[in-house]
Parts: sequence; structure tokens; C-alpha cells
Amino acid sequence: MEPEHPSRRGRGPVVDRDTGRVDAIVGRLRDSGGRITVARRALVEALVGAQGHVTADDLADTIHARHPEVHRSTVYRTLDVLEQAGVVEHVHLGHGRAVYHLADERHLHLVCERCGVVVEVPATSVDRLRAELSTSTGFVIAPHHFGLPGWCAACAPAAGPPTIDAKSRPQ
Amino acid sequence: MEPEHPSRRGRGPVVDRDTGRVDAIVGRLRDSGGRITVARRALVEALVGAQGHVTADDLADTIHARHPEVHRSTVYRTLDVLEQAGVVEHVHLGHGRAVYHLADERHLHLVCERCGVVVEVPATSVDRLRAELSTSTGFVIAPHHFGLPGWCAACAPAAGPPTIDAKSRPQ
DNA sequence: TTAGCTGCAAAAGGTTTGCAAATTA
DNA sequence: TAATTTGCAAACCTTTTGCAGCTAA
Repeated sequence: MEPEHPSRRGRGPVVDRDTGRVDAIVGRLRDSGGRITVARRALVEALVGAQGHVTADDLADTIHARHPEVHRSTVYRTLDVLEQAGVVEHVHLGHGRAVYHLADERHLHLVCERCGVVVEVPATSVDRLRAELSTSTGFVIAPHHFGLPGWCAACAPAAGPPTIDAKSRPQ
Repeated sequence: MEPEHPSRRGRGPVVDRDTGRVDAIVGRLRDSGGRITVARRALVEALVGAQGHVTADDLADTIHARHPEVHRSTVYRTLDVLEQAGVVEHVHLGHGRAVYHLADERHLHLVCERCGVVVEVPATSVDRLRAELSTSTGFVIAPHHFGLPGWCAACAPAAGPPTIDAKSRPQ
């Protein structure tokens, strides 16, 4: 699994910290008037335990390992609730696939249209572009909500002119 | 800059020029080995006559006015052919809706997540960001393929923290 | 003639919804 | 108890696909 992060060295098992995060999120949910159910706690645990981008289906699969009765629709509804509460965000990586992550892990997603790899960059990368567009048009972009398509370092040389559609992917 | 900005489309008598554009595109289709059918010519006419962003369904509706037998699937298939030929491009404006436009009108689409308005800006707006990301990560973004979400000048003041989901849009 | 297109019907894929029953506070 | 959540099934929406018949070149 994940190598132990330096800043965490000697601070005990990961599970403890995760439990704290789960409790914090569950607490926010309760404070906002929501009820805490088995399905909701399981979803929060799955979210906290997830590495990087997970689809609603990924989360449902994780939950099903211990709670087979939890339905996909409940996952979607609870993700929606968590999003309203500001705990979770979703990102559309392209052509229908949406992924979810905790709101405190915001970043931009560069999605290769050729090989599908996702590269994360700091959300601050677009600060200047945002300022320019805001000045010129009044529009304030918030591109964390969708992946930015393009070509990764490996695919860019072979990609040719920028008109390639994701449909014509992996030869 | 171009002498004739796309935003002037539809102002004044443009039928003659449109016929020329239709013929040019049909010619490219023929030259690339494709056959010219009633459905294909009708689609090209609908595309050339369209104002701004049109969905496949919009195009099908336009075509149906004169050619009710043309099926949606044919529209999709022909759009695909035209895209392969470099004549057409599609853009995902968000949450499933894709819009099509002629490839010679490339621009970026800023999509307001609150009111849905689409603001067009020159594709060159992201040149600097592209260069920066290319240097730092090797990734070359091509964001014309997806809309850039955010808030328009009218909605930005009321939008609050950037966690609003397009689902909560008033439409 | 014959490869390429088309219409139709049906499927696909991800997400949403109506409802009665179960559960939380 | 009373209101919120849930599981299930079915609907939704846009897009894709299999196939047999049609048609442009």
C-alpha cells in the first residue's frame, strides 16, 4: 500500500488518523442536521480511505465489501448530501466519468485524451488565467470541476495537431 | 485577428456565403472519399446555418423540418465523419450536453455553472497557461474540447465560495 | 455493381427518481 | 413518534451499435 508519509512517522497506525477524519466528517454531517446511518458512515469511510480519484461505482464496490445491501442510488444521494455540506467535490474527467474526492484535496486534473492518464497540478496554476479572464470578461473560472483535457508528456509528441478526439484514442 | 469575427454570424444576408461554405465542406467530404447523401448535405447546411453552439438534437430538429426521415443516429454518425475530416469539432459544456461547431470557429467556452450562459473567448487565452504547464509537467492542455466552468459576471457576486454544483442550476 | 450509408430498434452507461418500508433522533 | 433515509425498480438522456435494406458513384 501507501508508503508511510514522513510527517506521520512514529505517530501510530494510519487507521487512527483516518478514524479522526471520518469522525470529523460525520460530525459535520450531523451538525448540519443530517442523520448518521450505516450507509453514510460506510461511504465516508470509503471516501477517506480512497487514494485519489474514485467513481461512485468504486465507492459502491468498496462499501459492498462490508455492506452488500447499500444500493448505488444511496451512494449517489449521500455524495450529493456531502457535496451540499461542502465535504466532497466531484470532477468530470471527461466523457461521462465523474470522480469524487474530499473537498480539502482540491487540485486540477489534467486528463490525457490519448492514454487517459490523470495528472494533478495545484489549483493555483490557473490563478493568473483566472485573473486575466476576470478582467477581460468578468467571468470567473473554477476549472476544478472538470478535467482539463490535453496530452501527457508521453503522448504529446505523437498527438499531432490539437484536434484529436478522445474517441480516436489508443490505437 | 480575423477581419470577420464569428460573432457577426447571422447578421444580414449571408445565404450566398453560406452556400459557398456548404459546397466547400461537401467538397472536402467528397474528396476524402465520402459519399454525398441527402442526410449529409442537410447536416452540413444545418451546421453552417446554426448560430453558435448546437447540440446533435438541435441539428436533428433542423434537419427534420425538411427531411423528417433522417434519423438521429445518422446525425451522430455524420458528425463523427465530419469530425474525422477536421471540419467539425464538439465541445462538452458540462454534464452530458455536447455541442458542435465548425472547426474554423475554434474558441474557448466559459460556462456559467449558475445560469448556464456560455461566453466565448479566443483560444489563445490559455497560451501562457499551456506553456507553463507544459514546462512544469510536460502536459499540453487543449481545453477547447471541454467548457471551462465558473461564474459569469452577473452570477459571480452571488456565487459565494467556489463549491456550487451545476446540478443546483436554475434551469 | 458494390462499398458505403441509412433507418430502425435496441443497448449502453452513468445518474436520477418515485415509493413504500425501515430507521434515526 | 415523526421525519429522514433507504433499497429497489424503473426511468432518464444522450450516444452508440447491430443489421438488413438502400443508394451514390
